[in-house]
Amino acid sequence: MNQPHRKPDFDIQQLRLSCRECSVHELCLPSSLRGDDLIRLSDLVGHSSYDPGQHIFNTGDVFQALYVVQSGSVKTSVTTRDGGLQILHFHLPGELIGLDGLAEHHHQCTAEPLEPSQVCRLPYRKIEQLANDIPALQKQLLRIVSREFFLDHQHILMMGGRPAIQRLALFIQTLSHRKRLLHEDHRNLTLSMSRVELANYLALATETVSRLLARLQRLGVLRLERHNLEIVDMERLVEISGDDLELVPYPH
Amino acid sequence: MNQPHRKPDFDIQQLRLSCRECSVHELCLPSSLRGDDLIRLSDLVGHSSYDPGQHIFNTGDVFQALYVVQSGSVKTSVTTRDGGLQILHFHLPGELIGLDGLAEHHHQCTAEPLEPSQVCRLPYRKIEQLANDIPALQKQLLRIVSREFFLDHQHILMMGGRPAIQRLALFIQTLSHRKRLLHEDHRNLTLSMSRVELANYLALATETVSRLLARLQRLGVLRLERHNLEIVDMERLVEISGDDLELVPYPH
DNA sequence: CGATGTATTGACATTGATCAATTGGGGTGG
DNA sequence: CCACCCCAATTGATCAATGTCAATACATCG
Repeated sequence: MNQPHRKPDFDIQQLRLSCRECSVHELCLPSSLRGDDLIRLSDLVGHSSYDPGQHIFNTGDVFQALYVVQSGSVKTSVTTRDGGLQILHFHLPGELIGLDGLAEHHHQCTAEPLEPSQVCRLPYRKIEQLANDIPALQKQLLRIVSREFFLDHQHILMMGGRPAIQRLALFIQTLSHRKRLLHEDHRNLTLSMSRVELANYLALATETVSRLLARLQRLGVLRLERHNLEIVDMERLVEISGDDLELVPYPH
Repeated sequence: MNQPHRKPDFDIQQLRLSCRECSVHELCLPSSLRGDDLIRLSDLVGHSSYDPGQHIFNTGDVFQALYVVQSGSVKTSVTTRDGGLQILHFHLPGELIGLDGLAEHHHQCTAEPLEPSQVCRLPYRKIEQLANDIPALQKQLLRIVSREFFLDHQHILMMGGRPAIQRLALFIQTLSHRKRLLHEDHRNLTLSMSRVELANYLALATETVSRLLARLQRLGVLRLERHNLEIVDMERLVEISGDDLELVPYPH
């Protein structure tokens, strides 16, 4: 398991763009920062690439930084004593990872990319310093943490005693919604995770996921080949999902 | 739905005691506070009693304060558009409620006592002020928020594709563990919630919960009448639960 | 003491898990 | 470039766990 390779040089222009869509850009780009300050910013954050199999951090690791997905996707998971695994979340670009480490200075979960991914590292020490300079940032930080509860609540809601097809439909819906927040095409999704991982996340058997995806395809709700998914009939999808979920993650 | 009745006068001595076990006593009892400062403290927090049916706050309510259960127990839940309900957590004395409201200045869930309960109200404005006076408190506050992720992760883990009996066993185990943290008898629990609520929390049918409780009783693992539960064979309980859960909530 | 709601227990139905076999891709080496 | 291999995904057949429906027992409260 090799080390993540540091990107020695990167395009500030592109960074500025990608940061604009970031869920926590308040942390790195306080309104006071501009121009040359972006250089200072480049000093604050570290950008690394990770491949599947490399862990961004592991359960029990000392908490040192928060991470934001820049490109690709990352899964977080917890393991149980008996070797069981539960995936907690799939993180898309702009989404934050690592907050659960704040509590005990150790990470409570493991973060690992689903595909080659770029991740933005925000050393917590520096965030704290920055927050001391800019008091309003403290409030922001708290709000950002609080925001993460949405995700867990959605997950719990999704797992909560609904039929399998609803869970799957809900999942696809939230994925679509999150892509829309990134101003990307929300009808064409990429399921970067394996069926096994998706099944685990939804608390289903992989075979069930396969079958239900096939079913949704037969119903003309979506079209998929491999990991590319096109939502053909969004209304129907929402209908099947039970129109259940309050979709309010990461409101900008 | 009548208003919660204010306790006009209360016993500071008892308050001091109950606060000592509180999961967030760092917020109200910074080490610098002592003696007369406790009076100031009494100004900060409000103590209210709520009965079942009264809501402490509702989804969508403007976020103004955090709450800590002092006595009794409180459930938090979210509702879905189609009228579905999902219980997120049962809060015991010393546990915190309302953090999810920080993000958007509106509560994301509803909080309601399961039985007549006393709740401690921490106006957020005042917490912020206090935090300005004591910088270390800011860090504490963040850690407290982060700690709440444990609970959600536990919940997700509990729901995650395990057999019903494991979920139930895990739930009882965590309840027991939380009572122990309060230095109370952890072998005699009170299931203050109804079977319906418990089933909802575990994503099971109420009948299943009933049957499995009966089964655990037949197995000699526990003894229960109505809502009083005695754990007879803790080892067996842990064994049934799969010895799964990392029990690390609210470490003091 | 009766009424109402909650919990339990039973019979049955159904969803989704499990087991097993097959297909299909992507990568590797000849 | 093709052939093979390996892992992931799909599909099928079966079964078990748990949900659903229905009836009864139990408590609590007026």
